[in-house]
Amino acid sequence: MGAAKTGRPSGRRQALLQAAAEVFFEQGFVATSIGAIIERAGGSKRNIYSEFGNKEGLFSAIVTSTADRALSTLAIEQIEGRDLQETLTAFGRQLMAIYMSPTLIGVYRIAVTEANRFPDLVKSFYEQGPGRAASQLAEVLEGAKERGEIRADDCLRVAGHFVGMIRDNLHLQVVLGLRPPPSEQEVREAVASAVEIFLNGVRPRRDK
Amino acid sequence: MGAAKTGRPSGRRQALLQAAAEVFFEQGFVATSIGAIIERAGGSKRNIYSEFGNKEGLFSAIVTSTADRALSTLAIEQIEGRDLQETLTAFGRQLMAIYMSPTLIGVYRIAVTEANRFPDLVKSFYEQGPGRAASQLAEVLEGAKERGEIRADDCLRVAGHFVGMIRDNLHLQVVLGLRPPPSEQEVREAVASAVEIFLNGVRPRRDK
DNA sequence: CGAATACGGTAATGCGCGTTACCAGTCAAG
DNA sequence: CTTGACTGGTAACGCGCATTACCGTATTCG
Repeated sequence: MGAAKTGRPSGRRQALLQAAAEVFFEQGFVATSIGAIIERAGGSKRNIYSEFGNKEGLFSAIVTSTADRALSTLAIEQIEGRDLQETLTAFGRQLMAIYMSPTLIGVYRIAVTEANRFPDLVKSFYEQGPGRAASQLAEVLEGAKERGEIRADDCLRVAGHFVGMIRDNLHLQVVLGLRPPPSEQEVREAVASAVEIFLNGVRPRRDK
Repeated sequence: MGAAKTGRPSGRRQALLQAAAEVFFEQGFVATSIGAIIERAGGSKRNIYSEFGNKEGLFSAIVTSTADRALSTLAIEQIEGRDLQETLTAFGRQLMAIYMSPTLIGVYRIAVTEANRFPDLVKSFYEQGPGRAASQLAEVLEGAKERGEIRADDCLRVAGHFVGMIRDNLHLQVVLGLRPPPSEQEVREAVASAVEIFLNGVRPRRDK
């Protein structure tokens, strides 16, 4: 039955992680059976237990490694430099691309679902993902504020508004499986619209 | 152990729905056991099966009834009337209150979790909740646009941006159990900030 | 070439769940 | 007061799962 040949242990581990991620993200922690993972990955249950200890260990390994990999590309420093509009546009597109990727949709689902069961995982996911995005953006905004380009009381709050605008109902629809992830074109349009409103919204107004 | 007295069958039904909602929303569909619901509601398993057929029936009944009740208060018509800022502020607060209520947080969690298992439930939840909020707001914006109060290409998209701003990272944090729902005060501040940016953002600009 | 060892697979175990068969108590009708 | 049906509870059933004990096999070292 086994299509996969037994090879180096590290290859095995990767295949296991890959298969487990798929099943966990689709079905959730409780509904996922070790058997289903093995069916997809090949090999034997025994392997999972010697590699990860138990179901929770496997789950934690998956979530952290997947989230780390997906979120590591989230860095505003590499983008900043030109004017604020370009920075926001590029950052918005990057944010959108990450949020809408099937991988992060899966992580997001699992985080919402298992928030009670794995509070530590969820906390670190938030801090490395949405939380970090907001605080990175807040720093950029702080700079712009000091330069007088924008007007804002609380930059962190305002940054939150921006990432909220980017997420929009789009993210929710994708998470709920009501529509496929947006195309490049749709991303560009949505981000452009959000950036325009946001920028106008925070630009200093003369009449006041 | 049982705190609830056995009474009329309709009271029984309500108690069952109440208890089931609590457990389902906290644990998810798969992890919730009929036994746990009975433990909380009193009575016997038999009761659930004669009243709702099976676990899925109970679940569907809960989700639809809870969502209906929580979302029925979402009506922009009763608010509209004065100027746009007041309308947006009131609508934003209402939205925030509904989104952050423990009840809707529970429904939201379950919707995200069980999107694959119950696509129809999820679809109707979205359409009655976030979807309806956006389209209602879009109509209001359409009116304002015709009156020349705002400038917008696609009102539905822009409405989506507004509700996204309102949800912010706050909603995510609450859903993930990382912080308690915001106080009245916090709601007011967040909404005020979002409305200000949004309104400035969509107001017609002279220089262009 | 042979034996020891470690790894991977199969099958067993114990548990918890959804669901249902069966039984006791209760209320109404005659 | 008796008897019938019906509502609600207890306990059993079958199943599927996480976890583990046990065994074959391949690999490596002498």
